[in-house]
Amino acid sequence: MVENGRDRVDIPHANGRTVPTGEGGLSGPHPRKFGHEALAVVFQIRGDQLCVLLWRRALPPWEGAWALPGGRLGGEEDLGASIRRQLAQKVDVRDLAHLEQLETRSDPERDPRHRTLATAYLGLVPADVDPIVPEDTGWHPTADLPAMAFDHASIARSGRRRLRAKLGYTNVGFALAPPEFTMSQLSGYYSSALGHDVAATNLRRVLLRRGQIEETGRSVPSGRSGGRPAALFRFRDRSLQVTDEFAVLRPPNAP
Amino acid sequence: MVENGRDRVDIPHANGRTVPTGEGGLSGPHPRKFGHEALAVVFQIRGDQLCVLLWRRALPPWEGAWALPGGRLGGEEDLGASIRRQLAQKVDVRDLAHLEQLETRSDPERDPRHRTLATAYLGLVPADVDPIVPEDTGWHPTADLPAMAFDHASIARSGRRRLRAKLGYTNVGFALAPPEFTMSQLSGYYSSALGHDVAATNLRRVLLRRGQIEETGRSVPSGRSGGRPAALFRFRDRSLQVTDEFAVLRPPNAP
DNA sequence: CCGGGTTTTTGTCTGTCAGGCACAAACTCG
DNA sequence: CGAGTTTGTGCCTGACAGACAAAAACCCGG
Repeated sequence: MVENGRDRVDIPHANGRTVPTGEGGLSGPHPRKFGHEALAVVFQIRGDQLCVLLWRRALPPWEGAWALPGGRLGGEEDLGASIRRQLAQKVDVRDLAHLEQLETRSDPERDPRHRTLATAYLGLVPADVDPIVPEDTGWHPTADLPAMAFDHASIARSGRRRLRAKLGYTNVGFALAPPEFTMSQLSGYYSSALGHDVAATNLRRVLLRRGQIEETGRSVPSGRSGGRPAALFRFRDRSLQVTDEFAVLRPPNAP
Repeated sequence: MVENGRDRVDIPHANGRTVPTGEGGLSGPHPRKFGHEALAVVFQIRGDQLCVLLWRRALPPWEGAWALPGGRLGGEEDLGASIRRQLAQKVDVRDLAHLEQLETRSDPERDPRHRTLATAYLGLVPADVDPIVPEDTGWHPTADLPAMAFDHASIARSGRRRLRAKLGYTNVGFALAPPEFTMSQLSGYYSSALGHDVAATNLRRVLLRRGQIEETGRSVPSGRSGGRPAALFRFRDRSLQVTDEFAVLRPPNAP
């Protein structure tokens, strides 16, 4: 069953080898330019739901639909600065515990008005804060997203995929959880974000062994409904750390 | 040691809550526009080295420096189509076994001529082909990259990081290896890409167990220097498949 | 055609780690 | 002080990666 070629990407091909000179693309006196915007998929765990921050558009197109926060890139800022600036109009950006670039969307039809590229970011707000947001802005459970403008729903789902994956092989949990937390709380956050149960007892051992979390020594006031007072934990690093890469990857003879 | 606030992202903050209306960013009659280009970090294993495809710039700026293939985004194409089109000037894009978006660079100073955003792609060419490339273009070992134009060296390193990570938790190997291969060959590819030894015997079991590769039934002509003839393997899927997510992630009671 | 050299393949052992379960510990409330 | 509730610990199992050793399959020279 060996076709003698390998599977090929289905792409038209420039047969005659073309000029190897210069910039290599389209040419012309003035470079072609497009609009460019930064968008953010900001998650927070509220109640037991993973929620995303959306605002309701007041103007067409997509009047009345929900949209991701963001907007046009400014002349002197890079995308990271831009998304922070724009986000500041919707939430207190000091609440953002983590922010990373997600992907860039470039479908020529994604904005009906004019050609606009969008670079999406993934932002995380810890569960213990409740940022003040404007009238038109609110948190929506990712479990059932409302009708959304442009390709924003697709971007939001992409952000959730990324978050779920990273919870497994990084310490991003620190950006969902408060500075200190009990294991039951943490397993609640993980459950909400991942969409399935996470046993607190296992989570504890795993994160401890990975060195992601540590005990603070203190325990919770032990309030409400009786039961053993829970120990308080914290994340050791509050910046992104990647867990050991997969197995075959690991250099031999490494502990 | 509980400061009562969590670590905060170091960002200036818009104190007075600002207008919640409209597009939310800069406004003006005409949207601000920038140049936008697509670049590709194309890897191939040549000899026992992981190499990246570069071309030598003939014009300033960075005259004479090596650069990643790519160029300006066209008016009707999305970034994927654009990078394929531009790449076709440097290699036969039918040789590309894999192509995925990497990241977008937006430093205002990255191109001294005019503001240009760049979206980088990661491309992979299997080891068994030797694409014809133009005069100005060639393969360079990633182990020591030459002086490169703009921020291209940084992007190339970023691409290598991504490749190495993905070799561990996906089947991207299919895009580095020929359609059929022996385990010694495959372990060679992995070693070159990862930068450290990979035992063929373990690689075999791991990839078999993960269901990534399978035996073809045939074995290699058994040529050169004696020894047992090696069995030929192939990847089951020649499209990107992600290996089981990490452990804590896995839903409970899943086999 | 027999045995040494070479390469691949199979099997075994060990150590790490995740998930499940049961029980002990710690606390509240009546 | 005991019942109820929640949290923490210990133990077992099963999956899996890495190392190593031995077997298998082939070439070649004598």
